[in-house]
Parts: sequence; structure tokens; C-alpha cells
Amino acid sequence: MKIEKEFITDEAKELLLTDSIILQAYNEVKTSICSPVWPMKSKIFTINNIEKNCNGVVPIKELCYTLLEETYNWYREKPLDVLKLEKKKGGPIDVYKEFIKNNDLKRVGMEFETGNISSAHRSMNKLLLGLKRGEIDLAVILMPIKQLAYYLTDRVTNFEELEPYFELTEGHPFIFIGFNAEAYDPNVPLIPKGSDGMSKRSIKKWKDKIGNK
Amino acid sequence: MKIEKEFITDEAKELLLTDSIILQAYNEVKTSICSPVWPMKSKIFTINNIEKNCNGVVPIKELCYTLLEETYNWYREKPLDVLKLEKKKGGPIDVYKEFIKNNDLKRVGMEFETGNISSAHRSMNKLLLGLKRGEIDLAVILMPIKQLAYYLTDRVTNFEELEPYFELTEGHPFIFIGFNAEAYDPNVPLIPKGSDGMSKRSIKKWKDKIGNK
DNA sequence: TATGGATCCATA
DNA sequence: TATGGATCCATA
Repeated sequence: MKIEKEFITDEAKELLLTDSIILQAYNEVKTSICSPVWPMKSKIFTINNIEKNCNGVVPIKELCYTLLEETYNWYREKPLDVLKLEKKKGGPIDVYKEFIKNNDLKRVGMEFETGNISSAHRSMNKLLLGLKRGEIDLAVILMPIKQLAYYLTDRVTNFEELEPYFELTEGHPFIFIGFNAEAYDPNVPLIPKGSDGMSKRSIKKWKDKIGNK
Repeated sequence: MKIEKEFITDEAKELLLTDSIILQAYNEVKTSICSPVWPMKSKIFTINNIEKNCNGVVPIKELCYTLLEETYNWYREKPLDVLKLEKKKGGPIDVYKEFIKNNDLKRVGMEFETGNISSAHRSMNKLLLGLKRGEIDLAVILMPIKQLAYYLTDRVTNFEELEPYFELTEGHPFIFIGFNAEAYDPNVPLIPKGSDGMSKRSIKKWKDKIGNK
């Protein structure tokens, strides 16, 4: 997979220039989102473009999550205190990591969005809530660009459709990343839809880490 | 239908106390959301509660829209300039009216939310964008409360599930209204799902008004 | 029961 | 093609 579009708020730009652990976080994210390949034994991600909406989305995230969790030690499903403890309502952040260096702690929350475009608004709002409440220091959303989304499940999140709303994150460190396949080819296998494509690998959840403390 | 929960930001409270046309808008909205009945010849809204998720949602909005459009002269599908003209991306606001009195113009944008809960985040974000850009002066979201939503299509918007995110609208005049059925009865007809329940009545669209100018 | 998601529909 | 929506699924 490759990164093709990006929007970085001024606050995030400033952090990337001045904070080496934030830069490390950003590099881990970029390496991870570029790691998915298709078909599985290929070196690049080639999407079947035989017709509109012909591919499912679930397996796309697989390798990215694996790298984040197993190589870079990010966690999955980190609850926000504001939702879990204070309001007792609302689910966790998709991916999360705490970076510590020289007594400086930086917490990064990320959402890998392949759900319906409306779901991306919830992801953005959740990360924004985490930023406003000071529970994370940087927010990231990963999503396909429109050109790729055309061949995925109808109405999945795409960079261009969320873009008009990026300005709602102004004043906060936020990074939006739009990824694309390296190649389009009607002869590669279709990505299965439905639960067939669901990975059975158990995920590295935040609550398991907490439980082990 | 009846109003059972409500959240009004400080800015909206202030407007309601000081601006008589905003108060009028609010009263029109309240009267309209209370107007739906079921079954159609009844005086109240009684929902079939035979089992979880047994009713569709589309016909619920019917009478509310009718009153807003035909009695109170609200319009449907008002585009925001920021989306339509500037960013050339994104759809219109669901319901809209301009109130004018003594040379004072107040524009109210509203969304009647019966889509998936994630869709309510988009509605909120769109109205917020309209407020931040100064294209509307008051935003309103209408949605079922959880108790009612339990008997509607799975995962439809409900007041309680959006509630943790209300604080993202702080600093702006925003009103959230949660409605409920007056009665629950397993013997009233189910509200049909799918397009069967879709009204064929043509709606009073903003662009038609503009076109007639 | 609660929650994020995945999928396809209807209309312009 | 673009966009809001309606519906049901999977998992905890």
C-alpha cells in the first residue's frame, strides 16, 4: 500500500518538527500503513478493479495492525476515561500507544477507518474528544482515497469525502492519511466480503495489558 | 410523539431567552416533533414492542416534516456554501428556515436523525461547520431516545449514544431533542421496513425555492 | 445489552 | 457519480 494524500494540522506539524518521539510515532504509522499487500504473497497491494464495489474491506487492515501490534507495540481498543469512566458510554479508540523518552510521555490515538463514511465522523469526534480532554497528544486517521474506495464496499470511508470536515479539528494535533493501492488489475483475486475475510488472529488489546499490570 | 430528553447549550439558552424569533423557531420545532402519530388514525404515537428492532423508521418522520414544510414553511435540503460552493463536496442540511423580524435575520438548521448512530455524528459535524462558518444561527438535532430505539431498526441514532459527544458543540447554539412514543403496545401494526414505508410526497426543497427567485 | 462495523439501497 | 440513509452483523 502507499500513502497518496495527507492533511496535517498546524499543531501536528509543529509537533513533528519539535518532538522526536512524535516523529517516531508518525514513522511507525507510515511504515505500518504501507505494509499491506494483495494478493498475500505479493510484494505490493494490487486491487481487483473488475467493477465498482467489488472488494470487501476487512483483510486490508490485517498487515497494518500486525506490524503496529507485534513490531511496534501499539495496543488495540484503548478506552478513553471521558467515555468509559465519566460518561460510561461509548467504545474504545482503535489503536493506541504511549511513547516515553526522557520523562516525556506522548500518547497517540489512531483509527483505521474502513467502515461507512459516517463512521469516520464518529472516529474523528472520538479522537477530538480525547484531544480536548487531554487524554491523547496526537490523533491519526487512516483511510482509503476515493480512487481505491471505488472498488471497495459501497460507501466506505474515503479521504476526499471526509476532507471538508478536517477543519473541525483545527487547533488540535491531527493527521489524516489517505492510502491507495500500488496497482489496479482485474485478474488478481477479489478481497472477500462478509465474515469470510475476517481474521481469526486474536488482537493485542489494551485491556489485556491493563489486566496484566 | 413526545419530547423526553433535551440538551441545550448555554449559547442556545441565551438565544432562547433574548431572541423572540429564535423562541418561535424552537416552538415550531417542538410542535412538529410532537405531531407524529401511529397508527395513522390514532391521536398518539404507539409503538409495537413485540420484539427488539421490530419496526422500520422511515414513516416516523412523515408528519413532522409535513408540519414543518406545509404549516411553518421550513425548507428541505438546504446546501451550505462552505460545502457546496467552497469545498464542492458534501450534501445539504436536512431542514432549514430563515426567520426575519425587524430587519433581524436568524437562520436555523435542523437534522431529523433516524439513520445509523454514526450518521448522527456527520449531521452534528455538518451543523457545527454551518455554525462555525456563520451560515446558520442555531442548530437542532431530533432523534429517538434509547427506549424507543430499542424497537426500531438496529443501531439507529438514539439520544443517549450521541450524548457523550454533545460537548463538542460547546461554544455554539445547539439543541438536541430526544423523542419517545407515548405508548408501547404489541398489538399495534409494525412500522414497515425497507422502501415500503417510503412516502411518495414530494418534499419542499430549498433549491426549488432558490430556483423560483 | 453495548458498540463499531460492513454492506447495500434510494434518489438526485 | 455523489450522498444520506437503512438495515443487519460480529463480538464482547
